[in-house]
Amino acid sequence: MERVTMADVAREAGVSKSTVSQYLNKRYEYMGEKTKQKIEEAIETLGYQPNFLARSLKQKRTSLIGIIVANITHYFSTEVSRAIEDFFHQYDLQAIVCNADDDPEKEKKYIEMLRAKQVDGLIIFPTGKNNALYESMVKQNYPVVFVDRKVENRDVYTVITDNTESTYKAIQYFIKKGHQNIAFAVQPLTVSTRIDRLEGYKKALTDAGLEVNPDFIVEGSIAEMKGKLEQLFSLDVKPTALFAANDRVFITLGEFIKEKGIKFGEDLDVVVFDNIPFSQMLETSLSFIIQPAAEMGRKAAELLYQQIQKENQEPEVFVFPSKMM
Amino acid sequence: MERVTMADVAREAGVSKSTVSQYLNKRYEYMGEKTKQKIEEAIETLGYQPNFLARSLKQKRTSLIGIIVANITHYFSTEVSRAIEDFFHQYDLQAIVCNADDDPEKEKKYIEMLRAKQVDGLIIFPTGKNNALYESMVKQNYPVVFVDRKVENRDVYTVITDNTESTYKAIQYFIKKGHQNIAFAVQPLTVSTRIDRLEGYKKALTDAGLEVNPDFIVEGSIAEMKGKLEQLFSLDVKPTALFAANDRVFITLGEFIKEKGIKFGEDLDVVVFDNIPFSQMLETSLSFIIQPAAEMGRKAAELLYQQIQKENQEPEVFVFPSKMM
DNA sequence: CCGGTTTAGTAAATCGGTTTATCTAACTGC
DNA sequence: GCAGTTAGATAAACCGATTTACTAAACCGG
Repeated sequence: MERVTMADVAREAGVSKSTVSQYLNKRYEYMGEKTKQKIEEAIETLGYQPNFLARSLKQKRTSLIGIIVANITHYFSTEVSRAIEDFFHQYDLQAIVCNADDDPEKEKKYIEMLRAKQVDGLIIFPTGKNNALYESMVKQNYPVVFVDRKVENRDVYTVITDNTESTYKAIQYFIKKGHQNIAFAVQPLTVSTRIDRLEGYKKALTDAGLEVNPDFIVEGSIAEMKGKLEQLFSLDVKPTALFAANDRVFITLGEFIKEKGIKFGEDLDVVVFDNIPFSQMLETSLSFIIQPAAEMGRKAAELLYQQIQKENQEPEVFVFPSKMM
Repeated sequence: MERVTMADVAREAGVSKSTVSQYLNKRYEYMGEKTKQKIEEAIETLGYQPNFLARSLKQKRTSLIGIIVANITHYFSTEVSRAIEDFFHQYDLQAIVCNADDDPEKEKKYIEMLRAKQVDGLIIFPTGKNNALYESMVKQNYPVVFVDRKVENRDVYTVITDNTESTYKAIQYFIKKGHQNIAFAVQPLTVSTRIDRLEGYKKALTDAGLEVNPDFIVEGSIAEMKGKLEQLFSLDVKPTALFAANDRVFITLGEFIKEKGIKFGEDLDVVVFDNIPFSQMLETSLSFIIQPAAEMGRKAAELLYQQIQKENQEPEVFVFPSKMM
């Protein structure tokens, strides 16, 4: 693993390091044809491969961007990440994907480490709990885009879906179908998506003249979820429809329902807020609220790229509409 | 974005760069208590954050490893990647995930670029078509592990599943259930997994005294797949069971089947070779061959880590058993 | 043939750290 | 009181590129 450096190439070709550098950067303006050839040959015979680290140090660009997802097992996150990667591929920028596991400590650690590694920008699915850190990045004019969730700080480019509105419509759809007892299952209300979806649920009920029954709102971690569903379905008045606030809730629901012998469509109408792979193969009675993950990823990537290129506009929140299927 | 450097800290604390460096690397052996404190303060007031790039350049370690997956939309790949990330997290190594899209050219580009970025090692789902490149990495003693697919070169650590055996068993299961006309759908036979699975299929049939009917082997790209399925199901003797060689084939099959009104379980028994998220929510009549993705990822990561630490053993191929569900 | 321009190439500084060899002052013991 | 340690800190080289300022030779018109 005796690495070949530019100096070696220069020696082999009988020119200076500077000239080799010019060659590699295709600044041929004042370069003799024979010199060019000599360098080419030297590179070939030595099997030289440039060291991007050294270059990055000098140029203060790494051509690396960081993606910090809240939960990598969430299909939506992978779809967004993929779109981001695709976008940056055309500019020869690579993405590093890190998984914060919805843990603010982990998130902090990753942000700091990616910045220490000098990545050119960051796309974050924020936990929302590191406001001081977010603030400092904005203040330093460091390229950042938030995806999926809003945070308090308004001076950051943000790409989200219309959580409240699409939940509202889904609940409206339940009501139109005649449902009176509609439940809502959600993980702890720590991030904006969950809060917004719950808001849409409540608003839809209220607007339809139905009362919001707190017993029908199941809030808890995935670990607690089954127990709470148990409670929900042992109420005197059982729900006939249920809104699952994301895919992980849905999985738990699926297990629960299988155990209890409850049938989707017949006993219980369900809408899931999330993109699910293979959803076309699932029972047709289920509905899904699909977020335009690819477009959102693309938009986030564009916004980040603009910042990296210093073509900053005013920070803005971009809201994408979801579709119910 | 006026970055604070070590020199600034040194000036602020009234010591030399070297001392600051010692401090940061926790080499306190000969360091006065007051010096330590002064540096600590200086770092605090300036908000200094070290530049890992510079450190990596000198130390020739980036604490970055690369993962090149053949297809990032493949659920199995993301599971493996996640396990790899988890493993390396404990050693403060980050993973860069790149998507080669089963394109040897792209794969080559990524390998070269990741090496240029000086990543400490590579875990690859190989296309199998860049043998010269693989060879050169091995020869240079560069840490590499192959996952999911074998390549010709035997001197590389490789982690795979028992493709042939588990397919064999699945087909045997079909036969025991009484099926005589068993079809096999697969993407082009360009990588070892597909070839090995087909081999298992053929062997199971032959061993059971059934003949291998070439009409029942559907081989083609995802784009062609539907047309070929059409042909398959317009044969005089139609298959009553089908083996889908991976999840992408299965998706296409699902679409096809829905259009035709064929029913899983009743008209057609199906086994899918692959881990599918939410498979527990799909029709119970389907069977899946599940690869132990997490363990495989972990093993691959361990093997890479050993190489990075220069604790090399003899390269070996590790075969994990799959389970049918 | 001479001053100015163009062409081709280079020396040296730089990026921000790590590391090695060295230095000084205080401390030992005899 | 002096050689030998040792604790504490530093100067300078180094990692492998980029980039700026500079030089030397060729060229060119009047």
